This record gives sequence, C-alpha cells and structure tokens, in this order.
Amino acid sequence: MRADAQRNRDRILEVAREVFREQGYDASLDLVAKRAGVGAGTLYRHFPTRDDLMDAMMQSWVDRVTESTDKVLASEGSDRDLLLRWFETYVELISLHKGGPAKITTAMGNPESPIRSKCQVLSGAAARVMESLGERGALRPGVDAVQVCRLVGGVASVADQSELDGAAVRPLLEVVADGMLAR
Amino acid sequence: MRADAQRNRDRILEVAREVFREQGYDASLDLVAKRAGVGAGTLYRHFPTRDDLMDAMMQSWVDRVTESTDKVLASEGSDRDLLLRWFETYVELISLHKGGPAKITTAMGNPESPIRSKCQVLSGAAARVMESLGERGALRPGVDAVQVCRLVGGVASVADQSELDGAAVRPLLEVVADGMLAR
DNA sequence: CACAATACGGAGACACTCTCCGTTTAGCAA
DNA sequence: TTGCTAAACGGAGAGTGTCTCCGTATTGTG
Repeated sequence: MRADAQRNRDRILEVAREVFREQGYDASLDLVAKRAGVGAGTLYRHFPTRDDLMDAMMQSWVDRVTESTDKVLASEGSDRDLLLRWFETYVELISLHKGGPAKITTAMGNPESPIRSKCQVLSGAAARVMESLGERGALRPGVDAVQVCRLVGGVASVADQSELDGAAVRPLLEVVADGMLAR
Repeated sequence: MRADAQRNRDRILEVAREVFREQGYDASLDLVAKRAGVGAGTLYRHFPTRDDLMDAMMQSWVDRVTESTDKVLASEGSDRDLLLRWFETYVELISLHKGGPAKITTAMGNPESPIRSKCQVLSGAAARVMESLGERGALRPGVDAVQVCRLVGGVASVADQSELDGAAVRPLLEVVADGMLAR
C-alpha cells in the first residue's frame, strides 16, 4: 500500500473509534471522513461498508478477548461464579459501542458477515470456557458455544438498547447460567 | 374526528401493516403515504413518529396476546412444557414484523415509550403465566415478569436479526426455562 | 526525472425524514 | 341550500445521510 494511503487509513480508523464511541454504531460516515480530513470517496474506498470499518476498528480489541478469557479461567470460585464472570466479561467486550451487541450477535454464525473473524474469536473464547467447565461435568449436555454467545448477546443487546446497568443485567445472566449448568 | 380524517387514518394503518410485513420495521414512511394515496404531511399529522404508527398498528394484535396466553395456561403438560410453550408464543407474538422484537423489548420497562401500553399487556401476560407457575412452587424466587420478557425478547431479537428458525431458537429457550425453574 | 500506477476528494445522484403553508373539504348554522 | 370556518389535506423542499464517479494529484520506480 502506498504511504499516503496507509496514513489515511490509520487516520480514518483513529477518528472512527472516537466518533463511534461518542455516537454509537449509527454515526454518520461522512462525519468520520470530514473529521479525518479526507473525502468521502477515500473513506469508502478503504472501507466499502460500515461493517468493514467496524471490523478494522475491532482489530486491536480482539487481543483483549483472549486475555480477558485467560483471566476468567484462572480465577477462583465455583463453576457458577466462573460462568457468570465470563458472561459479564463477554457483555463488556461486545458493548464497546452502542449498537455493538446487536451487530456482533447478529453476525455470529453468519459466514457472510464482514466481521466474521471477530465473531470466531469470541465464540472460540466461549468454547474454551465451556470446555473447561465441561471437563468437570459442570455443564448440561447439548449447549454449544455459538448458542451461548447468542443468549448472552441477546441479553447484552437488550441491555445496550434499554440502557440497563450492570445491576439489572446480572439477574438475567444468572438465569442463563443456571439454565446451562448441570443440575 | 372528521370523516375524511378517519378514512385516511384507517387507510394508512391498513397499508402500513402490509408494508411493514413486507419490509420490516425500517420501511420508508413516505412509501406508506404514497401507497395509501395521501401526502406525507397527512401521515405525519396522524402519526408523528414511527413508533406512534407501530403502536396504532399493534392495537388489534393486542387482543391476541390475552387469548394466546389463556390457551397456554389451559394446556396440558409439565411446568417446563408450559413455560416453553409460553416462550414460543411470546416469541411468535413479538416477531410479527422484522425489527419488532428489538423494538418491543427495548420499550419494555421504559415509561416514555409510545408503545408502552402494548408492553404492559405483554408483561401482564407474562406475569399471569409466572403467577400460575409460582403458585405451584415451580419457579425459583426473584425473577419478575419484565426480566423474563427481556430474556425471551433478547432471544427473539437475535433470532429475528439472524433469521434463525424455530429449531435453532428452541434450545435457547430451553436454557432460559431451565434457569428459571426451581431445582 | 519522467511516467504509470495508485490514491485522493468532493460534487452530486439518490433515498429518507419531517415541516410548512397555501389549498381544499366537511359539517354546521341560518 | 347556502355560506362560512375550523379542520384536514398534500406535496414541495430543507435537512441529513449513503455511496459513486471521475478529473486531479501524489507516489515511487526504472
């Protein structure tokens, strides 16, 4: 890639993170272009769709998924505690931007999605947690990682759109956790 | 209301049902106006916001909620079966239009929402089901009707946006049901 | 330093929302 | 019936956003 192109790309991403954090997933892309000091054409050439931009923006964030998951897996407490801690981490991770939870959860399991790779990282992390619990026989059989991501993602979407706080989300996650654990 | 106003209002609603069914919650309102043979001004005078239109459209649908709930409550089977049957009914009811589940679930518990009355009917129905199960000691304590609507609504939102079919939704609902039932 | 190849940018087509206001109509009172 | 007024109509157009096209400018290589 030519040096000027690389410069613009980086600049757009930097500004996009800022704008998306301020205004959520629906922010105007022309505004991003303007603030980045490039023309609309440049933005759309680098990122043909909003999802492509999202995907690139989330690149740095992906590393945190693995890291956070490691931390959860290493933490103390009962199986239920671990599962809940993971749920809360997951919700936090996908709630980086307003509209994010719905976006990510919708893309989950859709091979066509431009943010597919990110979803795979997430469901991969979920799989690790579930494998860990599964080995100890803590999980009821027949639930897979993508399903869990959808369930918890559904809760996160509702929380995001209704602007629920952690205290309101917690009991919902508890129900999901209890539904997943072996009895 | 003047006779012509009433006529136009009815016509707009009739067309809106059709268009929303075809195109989901995001359908253009100008298209609704055009197809109804009225000007945009007329549409917006009757229904200042998209939600006001949604609300009016759902009026006839509200009656079905009570009826469907009655049917579920009268049905045979275990507590778990009853709960699952109710969940599936609920998902079906709020999935009338694309985008409906997210819309309704977001509005749930928001006193400012224009479709508030509809949400109350829904959470009221959920409360009836839960009361019935609660009397028999089938539910774990501390879950309220609005929470359940949010959980099931979250599942419905995901299903709606990812276009999941009934078979894919069922296991998610089972997890929620198992999480809610007393152990 | 010349000259492709690559990238830029912004005007503009198109779509949607919503308002404003001149025009039309319903319905009542005489 | 007729005349009148409040009520309602409708569509042009302003505002905002998406996305493309293509003439112009920049890069970096031979």
